[in-house]
Amino acid sequence: MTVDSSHRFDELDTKEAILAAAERLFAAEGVPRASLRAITSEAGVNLAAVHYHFQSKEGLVRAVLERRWQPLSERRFELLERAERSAAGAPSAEEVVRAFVGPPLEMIQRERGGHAFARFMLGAFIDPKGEVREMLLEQLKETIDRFTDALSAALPHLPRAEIYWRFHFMVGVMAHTIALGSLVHGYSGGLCDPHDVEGVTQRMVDFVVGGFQAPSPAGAATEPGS
Amino acid sequence: MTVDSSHRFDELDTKEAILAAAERLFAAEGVPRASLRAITSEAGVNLAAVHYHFQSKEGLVRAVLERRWQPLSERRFELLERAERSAAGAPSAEEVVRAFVGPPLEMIQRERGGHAFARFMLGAFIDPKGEVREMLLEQLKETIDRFTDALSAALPHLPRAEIYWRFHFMVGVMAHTIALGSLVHGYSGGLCDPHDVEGVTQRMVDFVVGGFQAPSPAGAATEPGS
DNA sequence: CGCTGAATCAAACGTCCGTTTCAAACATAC
DNA sequence: GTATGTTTGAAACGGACGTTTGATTCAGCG
Repeated sequence: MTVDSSHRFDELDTKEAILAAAERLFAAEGVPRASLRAITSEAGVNLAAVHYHFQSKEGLVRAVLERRWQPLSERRFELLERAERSAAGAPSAEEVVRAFVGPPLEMIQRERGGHAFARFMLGAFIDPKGEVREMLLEQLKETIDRFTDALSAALPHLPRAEIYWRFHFMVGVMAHTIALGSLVHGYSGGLCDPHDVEGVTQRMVDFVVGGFQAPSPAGAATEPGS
Repeated sequence: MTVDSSHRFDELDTKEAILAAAERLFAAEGVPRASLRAITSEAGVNLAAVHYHFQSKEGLVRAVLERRWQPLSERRFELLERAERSAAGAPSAEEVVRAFVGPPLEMIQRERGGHAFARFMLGAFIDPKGEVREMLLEQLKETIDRFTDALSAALPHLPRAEIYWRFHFMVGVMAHTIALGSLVHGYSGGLCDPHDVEGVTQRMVDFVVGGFQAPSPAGAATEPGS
């Protein structure tokens, strides 16, 4: 019996219940196999509520991804800006790389079933008919710009095209590790522990920084024109 | 055993037609959206032929992947062994890395729609319910063993666990590049050309070798500072 | 020829899915 | 209280899917 927020509270409750159940089932079963009936059943809401709140199944997929993507991007920017403030001049490549690869690893450690969710998110990028991918790429654009700029400042000798390629490689390392990192334990014979998030982060950062610091292929001899 | 194989020719013909159509449609539409009706229609064969030759849709997926995976592995081993023969002692990390990341890039250049197929194959790894993944991992085991051994020989100062982690990172770079490399052209503003296979290969090799040559984190030769 | 087994075919089966519909419940504003 | 707009509920719709079935074709062979 409070102010106008009572019905909104219900709305958010239903919406959130759907989002939570959808996230879990999308990750565990894959989007095509996770039926709206299973999702609404697990959420304890009516089947039609999905179309009321999200218009369609794809709208639900989009909402689930957006909900996780936003904090991830914000956390990245936060770490990057912190490094930029604390550093005299530009932050080092290592700091920039850590600001990029750290947050996803934090996320999969914090959330239960994080690996499964990471696979689900990577799947959204891979899906050839993914209209959701467009949205993610749109949101990724700002991240790409900010981080390639920072990397360019940290590695001024690298041509811009090299920065983009190596940024792409870094994304590959990150995505593959959060999505399939748990496999390493198996095929290393138990030698590697994917649950040691700090250790994995450090290893990723070392590897990627090493890659960024590799000599430029076309050689320093030729100067990029324009 | 008769030498004559006329009926076998027909069988292979139908089988091959299904495999080719399935490969194309799986890559273009994604496995769940590629219906057996669409596949058999494109192949010009009867719907029931799929179950006759492959038992189920999943059997077809498995067969399509297996057909591409095998030559890929063989090509990798061929390049690795060539490097091992030509080198005095062990081949360098660069040669080993090139033997690993080169063949997939050759493949997507050679085949039409190679990028789409690479996405499809990566999707098979990501699929949380993928029983096909088990098969691929099984086949990957030998590749992992051979290449981690070779990398260990090229980089004897690295602990074995580091080798596994960095191998995993290399797989990430490779997978992400063959599956989503075409995106780089877009977000680099046309600066990067993903169709320049040799250039991309060289860049990947440089990056990955740089990563492998990074100092070991907890190792004896730790870098000063923090 | 007639038999045999593999291969193809058209047709159907049963199921599950995303979506829609429309009425009931609900809180709010007057 | 009545009117209004929002949210939930039960039930159904129409279609697409993987799979199965049983007949049919055809080659090889004694």
